[in-house]
Parts: sequence; C-alpha cells; structure tokens
Amino acid sequence: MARQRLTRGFYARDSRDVAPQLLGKVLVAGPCCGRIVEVEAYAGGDDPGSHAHRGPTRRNATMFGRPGLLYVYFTYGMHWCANVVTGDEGDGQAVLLRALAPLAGLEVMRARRPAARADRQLCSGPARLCQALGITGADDGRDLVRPGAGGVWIGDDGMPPPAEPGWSTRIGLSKGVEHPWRWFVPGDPHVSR
DNA sequence: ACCGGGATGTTCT
DNA sequence: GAACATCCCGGTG
Repeated sequence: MARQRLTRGFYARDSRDVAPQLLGKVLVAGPCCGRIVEVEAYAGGDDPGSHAHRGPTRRNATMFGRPGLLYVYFTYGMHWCANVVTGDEGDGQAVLLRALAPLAGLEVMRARRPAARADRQLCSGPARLCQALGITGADDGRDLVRPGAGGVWIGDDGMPPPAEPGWSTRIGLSKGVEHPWRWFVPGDPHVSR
C-alpha cells in the first residue's frame, strides 16, 4: 500500500486520543524513516508535566500553533526531542515521539549515531530518534501536513495501530507522573528502556 | 546484569 | 542558581 500523508484532521483532537493512533504510522525525514512504536501525550495548560503548563514562552511557542506542526525542543544541554502538535490552535497539546522501528536510511542513521551498538538502539529514545533522523531546532515549527522541500512528515502505509497498545505512566518527569499517558507497541524491541 | 555520575546549555525562579 | 519530557560510559557483581 502506498504511503499517504496524514491530514490536519488527524491531529486536530486531544493529544491523548491522537497518541495511541500514531503507533504504526511512519515518520519520514529525508532519506530516513521509521515506524512509530512509542509515544507520550502532553495535554494543555492543566497538565503539570507539559511545557505548556506555564503558558506560551519563546521555547514552546510552536506547541500553541496549528495541529500537525512539529514541535522540537532542546534539553539537557545537548539533546533534541520531537513532538507533534495536536488539538486546536492555542491549546498547547502535543505528542512526544519516543521510539521508532527503523525502516529505511539505516546507513545514514548509523553514521549519525556512532554510539548505537545495535540497530535496535538507533531510534529507541526521544533524543536518539532525532539524532538518527537529523531532526534539530531548525525543524521546529515545520508543517507535517504540508511540508516544504527536504520534508519531514508522517505517513500511513496501512499498518493499523495495535488493538491493545501497551501503556504506562510517562518517563523522566518530576510533575504529572501519575498520568498513564505513554503508549507503545507491545513486544516491539525498539521501544525504549 | 545493575548502578552512579558526567556532559552541556537553555529556560525559568 | 536550579531544573530539565536524556544519553553514554565506566564501575562492580
């Protein structure tokens, strides 16, 4: 089946609805792509674990934009992480992409991630997948629905999301830890941790 | 296998 | 000055 780009309507819902539906979809970045196997939902201002919790700032401005935008942020002094904006403009909702199963461009990924000792570690973490796919702050604010040249986008190749996705609380947070808003493909070896 | 610590810099209190 | 949606490496068992 041909790969079809997701439309804005796909993203224009609550992040906790969109997140599990993204499992099985394909993230494309130039010559590299991978199947999404792990995600986390970040809700709007009422979610204390979300960057949106304290309202718009220069850093999180993209989060409050249109659904279907790519929100990329810098953390721990060296890592980039990629999210998809969901909901309505102004909500500040997003889904963090946490792990991919690499599908194409493996040679490029290996060159970008010399620390990966096995292919299963190429994209098994939010910062790892950005490194492997070459996603940086320069990609913040990209429109995944209507990408420009050198496109980053998300497609559907017919793989359905798991009927019963695995779930847990979110990883690495100090606030909002109680919400079970992480989803993953059960048994997939590329899921982080 | 598990555990501890260092890297590194932007953002916000 | 502290926190941070992380990762990697080197120790020990």
